[in-house]
Amino acid sequence: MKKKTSLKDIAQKVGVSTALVSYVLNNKKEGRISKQIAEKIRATAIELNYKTNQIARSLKTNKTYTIGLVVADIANAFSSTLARIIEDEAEKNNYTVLFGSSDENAQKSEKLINVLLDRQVDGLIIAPVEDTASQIVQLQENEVPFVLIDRYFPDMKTNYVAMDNYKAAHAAVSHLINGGNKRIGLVTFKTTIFNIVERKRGYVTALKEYKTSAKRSWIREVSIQNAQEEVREAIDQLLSLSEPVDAILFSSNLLSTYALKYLNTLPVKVPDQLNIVTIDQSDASDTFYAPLTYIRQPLLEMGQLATKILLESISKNNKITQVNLEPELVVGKSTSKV
Amino acid sequence: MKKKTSLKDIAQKVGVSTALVSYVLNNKKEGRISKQIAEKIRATAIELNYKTNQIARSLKTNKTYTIGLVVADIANAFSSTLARIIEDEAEKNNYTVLFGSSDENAQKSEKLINVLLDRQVDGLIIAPVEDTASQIVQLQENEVPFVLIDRYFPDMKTNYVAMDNYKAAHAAVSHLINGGNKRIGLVTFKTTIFNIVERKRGYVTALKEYKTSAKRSWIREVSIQNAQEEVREAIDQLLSLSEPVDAILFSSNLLSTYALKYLNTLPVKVPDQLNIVTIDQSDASDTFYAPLTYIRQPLLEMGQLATKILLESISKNNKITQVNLEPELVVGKSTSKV
DNA sequence: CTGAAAGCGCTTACAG
DNA sequence: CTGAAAGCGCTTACAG
Repeated sequence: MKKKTSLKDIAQKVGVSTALVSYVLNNKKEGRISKQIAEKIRATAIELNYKTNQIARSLKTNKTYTIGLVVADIANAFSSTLARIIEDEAEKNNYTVLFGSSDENAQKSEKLINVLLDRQVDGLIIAPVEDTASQIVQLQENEVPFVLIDRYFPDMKTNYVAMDNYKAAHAAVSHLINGGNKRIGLVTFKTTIFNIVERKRGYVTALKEYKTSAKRSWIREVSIQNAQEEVREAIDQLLSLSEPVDAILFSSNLLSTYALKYLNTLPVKVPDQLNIVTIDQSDASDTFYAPLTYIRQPLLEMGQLATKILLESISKNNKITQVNLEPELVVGKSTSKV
Repeated sequence: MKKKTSLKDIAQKVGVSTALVSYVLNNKKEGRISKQIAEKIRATAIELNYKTNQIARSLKTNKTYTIGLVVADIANAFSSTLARIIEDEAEKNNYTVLFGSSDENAQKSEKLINVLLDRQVDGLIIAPVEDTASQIVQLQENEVPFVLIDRYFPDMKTNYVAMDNYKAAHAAVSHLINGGNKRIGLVTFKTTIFNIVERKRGYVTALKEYKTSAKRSWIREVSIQNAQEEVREAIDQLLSLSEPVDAILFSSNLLSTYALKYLNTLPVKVPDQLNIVTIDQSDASDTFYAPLTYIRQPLLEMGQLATKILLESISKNNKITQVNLEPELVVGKSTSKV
């Protein structure tokens, strides 16, 4: 790369100190500098195509104006949509985003967080992975500003922004029951991550309230690593029970997408023979022949709030902000029984 | 944030110079340092939880081990999948990725590139936007290492990795014609971006070769800003011609996704009454009742090659590498006419 | 009003 | 073999 022009180059050319150049270009103590000199400095900066070296500035000011973002997988629609919202919100405040994918893997998460901290990010937005409470505690001990997003640890006092996942699943099941469904299956992940746990709790509780306590055979938990295949098996099992389910709640966008691909190969018809609801949606649930009824994730609020809370936390205050956003049920064609 | 421990802190505690600490922790000139001291330094570093300040190191070494990635929109499946591949490839080489979305907007692109350069990224991977040739020339003049991805400027001598989009569209049309289709529409973007231009050229040329020269009314170009609505209009028009088309080629994943949502509301049946091919696919084209025939983008090769070429370009050589990857036709159910 | 000087936390050529 | 010293490119408290 070509040698870049520095403050020193400008200072030499104009015949002043680098300090003065810095003051002028940063519009500081403007009053004290003669208009003439100031103009000359500005002109020379443009002429030499000067660009601030943010690395040098950061070293001095101890601020990088960089946010570290840790998502499960940037290739997943949920993560990438959130990333885009955070990018926009950060950009408004002159922040840039460094990102990384944890793959729901605690080791990767730890490595990633360390890399981001080495790079002196001013703070972190994290969708925390299973078994990473200790990593979060570390951040607290080091007083690193951070906000958890989508998931959190219920017994830890941290900033977070998430949807109320209990309510989400509860609303989904209520909708299915009100639609006349009697046997409602759940396809979810086998994990202790809080958002998923809450979704299961919402499902079980809702069924109980309607006096249709969930049968064990209605709940299928698939592994994150082998989800596609296990979703297929889960569907096969739920539909081949002696009393097959008449509806299925999928606890995530990823799961319902796999399901739809499989359902397209089966004779069963949605919604006539099977009702479907998904928590979190994507284009893939919209292009299905019976666009899915879903629980809308408030991604815009989630991303914007998380960024705002993080920036506040960076700039000063020590107060903890915890936000549980309301889920919203959006009725599609996958639950309108004939 | 808590005060972090620096080399100085370790040096003081051990009673040596910061230079020595630096040598030990970086495993440099190991031979010359007594094992005892080295061990003590290492132990103290762990004890004090030392972490390298990459900002300080970068200022000194003039390397940040950061790649700047400029995509059209990180929320789009094409961009986010590519981002994930680049992230993984970068990580293998201890690089981290700063990203930003240009929204197909030349001004945003310029601002973004400048922000990334201010942050001293070692190089850039860019999916360049319409009318940004001058920005690319700037990079060349400043000898900034960069690789264009997905799109490029055919008359500029730059690194790039892209699919051969001419061949892609040509293969798609050939497939449709061989399947017995006579009137093949094209829904594409109104833009001068090279990849899209090439797709149109491939479409037109293929039709000519089969002596079915494209009628003007078969080609619908939608604006990027208002794509969803204009895709609907385009489909309406193509299907209501006095001689309606019997097949449509969509020149991007975004366009076909909008199309599928709309087609689900229409009586026309795929593939019996209408064949469809899309260039670039996603989950959304797979969950459609007739999973689409598509031209596969070689995203893995694209992302990995782009990263490799960039890293080589950063580390030394000045040779220009230009890669046109082969498209691959994947036959789905949207073109198997009865 | 103006600018020299110190210092952010590192790395490394160089002197002893 | 060892470590002091210089310097990366900035910012800003401080002295004049």
